[in-house]
Amino acid sequence: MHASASAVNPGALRSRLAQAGLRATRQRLVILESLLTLPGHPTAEQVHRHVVGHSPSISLGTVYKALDSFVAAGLTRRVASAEGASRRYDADCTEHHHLFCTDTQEIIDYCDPQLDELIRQFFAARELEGFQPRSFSLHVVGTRGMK
Amino acid sequence: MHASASAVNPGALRSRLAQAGLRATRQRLVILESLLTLPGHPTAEQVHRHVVGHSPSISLGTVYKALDSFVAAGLTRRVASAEGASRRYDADCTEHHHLFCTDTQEIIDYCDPQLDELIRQFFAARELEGFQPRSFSLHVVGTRGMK
DNA sequence: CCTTTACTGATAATCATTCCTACCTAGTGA
DNA sequence: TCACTAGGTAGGAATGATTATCAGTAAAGG
Repeated sequence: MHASASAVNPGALRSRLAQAGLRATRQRLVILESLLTLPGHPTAEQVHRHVVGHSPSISLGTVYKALDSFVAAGLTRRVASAEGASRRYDADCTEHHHLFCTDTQEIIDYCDPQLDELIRQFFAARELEGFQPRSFSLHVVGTRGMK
Repeated sequence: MHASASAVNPGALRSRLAQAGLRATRQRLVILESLLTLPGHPTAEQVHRHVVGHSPSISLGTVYKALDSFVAAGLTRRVASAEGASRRYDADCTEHHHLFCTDTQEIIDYCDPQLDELIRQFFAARELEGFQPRSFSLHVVGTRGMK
């Protein structure tokens, strides 16, 4: 009973979908599991490639539709990216930030409660005229490698 | 002699391109001017629509290539966006942030040197393992309207 | 078990972006 | 000023990503 196993066991996936008001179809279970399993921020294409290992009959269109429904239900979010043509998805909906490496085109998750707090306090103090902030996401562009 | 006029006068545009090492063609001058003139963060399509007003013969492909060359030369940057299919461009290369309104789907520029400083100092102190940050861009999601 | 209705698979259609090729022109130096 | 040439342009075809359509299928609830 590892924590890592529990996130992707069938029961947990089912209840996630149920909570979101989505039918727990075989396809969605496999797609959601792939999204949680795959490292980084996969494209629909990458999810599909992974998914056809389990269930070869799942079509790319179904992957797109499933991902859309996950996003609409708040299970998943789309990751903003300026570089690269295709959209990327992120199963992790907790607040976190992204490091984008211009050398490798990699997007690395960056989680830092202190940073969150810093930003939240900044905006609480600042009182933007006519804008009510709800969530923050910092995009850091840079390169991997020693300082 | 407004400051706003000087940014889009032919001479200024020419020297911008020259500094970037790009030839100052008629097409690029018009495209760069449109990019500076258009509000928000236009797509290539939107720039093209604006540009054909002046010079109807400029093709969409030329707009794409000009924008690519501007980005490569650092005159322009691509704006990260999770929503919407097409890429957006921003003529303003100074560091700034974006407020995204979930009601109106609007992207509002937000410039704040104090915030920049806060983030820069945070990362200077933090010393990310194996990542060298170069620039920061904060994406704030929220809604317009009174607090 | 039956019904309802949302979901799926296959394919076509659409939209954004890039590629290709022949022509053109800005910048350079004689 | 003139001609040279590397780089830029127009236009259309090609590619890639995403969405729409629709007949068939299978979850969820009674």
